[in-house]
Amino acid sequence: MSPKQQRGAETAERLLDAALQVYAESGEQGVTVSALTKASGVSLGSLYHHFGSVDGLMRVLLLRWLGRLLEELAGGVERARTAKGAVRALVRVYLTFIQEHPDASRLLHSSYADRVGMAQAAQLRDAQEARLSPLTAWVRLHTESGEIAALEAPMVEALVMGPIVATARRWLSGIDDADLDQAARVLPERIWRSISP
Amino acid sequence: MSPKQQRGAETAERLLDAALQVYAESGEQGVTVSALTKASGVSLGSLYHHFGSVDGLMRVLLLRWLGRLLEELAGGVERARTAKGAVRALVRVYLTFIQEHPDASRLLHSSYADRVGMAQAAQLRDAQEARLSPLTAWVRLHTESGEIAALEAPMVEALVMGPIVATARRWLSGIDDADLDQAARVLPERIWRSISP
DNA sequence: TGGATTTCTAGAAAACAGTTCTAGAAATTG
DNA sequence: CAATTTCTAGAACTGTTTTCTAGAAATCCA
Repeated sequence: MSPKQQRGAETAERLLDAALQVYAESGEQGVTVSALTKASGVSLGSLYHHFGSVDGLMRVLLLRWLGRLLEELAGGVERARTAKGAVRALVRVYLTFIQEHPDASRLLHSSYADRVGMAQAAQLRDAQEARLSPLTAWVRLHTESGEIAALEAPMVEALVMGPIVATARRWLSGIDDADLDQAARVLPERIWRSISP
Repeated sequence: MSPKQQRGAETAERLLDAALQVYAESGEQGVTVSALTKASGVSLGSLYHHFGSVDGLMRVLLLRWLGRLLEELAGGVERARTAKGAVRALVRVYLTFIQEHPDASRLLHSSYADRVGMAQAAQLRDAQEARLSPLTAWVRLHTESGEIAALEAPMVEALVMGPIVATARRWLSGIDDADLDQAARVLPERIWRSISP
């Protein structure tokens, strides 16, 4: 990578960092072109050169973080030895992730996520090939071995991820100081009951 | 109500209808002042007279539909005789609602919901007094009678509504033609397992 | 090496959306 | 029937996003 491209990449990077920071500080409404250029010190022209639009910038930011989350979820599932262990891993990884990256997680659960659209998210999943949707691959596997009930994959996904995401959203919205540690302890057992044969 | 006020109310109504229609057709981005005035045939001045802002208009629309959904959920729960029956009712009512009002449901699950903010939704819940959050009241009741496990209310809410909402979101996004009838049959049993003592 | 080309940066200008403002019309009230 | 209120209307203003033109810096190839 040439010095110029290097500098270009750094500029893009600085914009992405600034975007998350601005979003964290002033919410979705606060993410304006001027706020971004001011926070990053990058000019208007560069922003449009690298990302084409503000939404384009946010799309990249979003997909990057979505990628990280899926990556970690897949890793957790892969390391698990049993189906039940996988459920535990999913809960733990997800809840840990939102605690470690609350701003990015809020972004992931925000409207921008809708705007990017499922199509792109699915695309990202497919791009990860081997580690496609941690869940669907896993469901296929464990259904066959009889470890979990013979339900449609989407149903298992709803039963497993539904409560996790609901808990995460609640904590992220900060309406109460939900106890994530307790959730991490109790949820796996409860979720397991719902999908076991 | 005087004829003039009548006409005013009708104007507001026409705007609300147009807003949902525009949202359904062109998504969140498409909901602009000009699109609204054009679709409703109502003037700019009237829009601002009645709602103060575009967000204000969407807020009213959103709260109206949120109210209907909560109303129906509360009704379903109230008619149930057992805790398990209540879970069945919640699943049935929710999935029926999104099928009957897909556009409004998409709006409810969209980013506007965030923009209105939890505060307002909570406010709406409280305003319903006796029929406050269908779930929390219900949880309190059935926990005491030992019908469901002694978990924190938010946890029960996550375990019950999480899978329902996840299923709803999936169907609304139209990524696959998920079978809601099947979900309505299977989910209650599975959810029940996760929260029973 | 050195001119042509690509890539990046920069900000002025244009296009567009949301809101405010002023004014007039229609109905109600005293 | 005058005064007041409520509603409708659209022009003007403000702020935001995007496009456009131009210049600077690095790379590439004759």
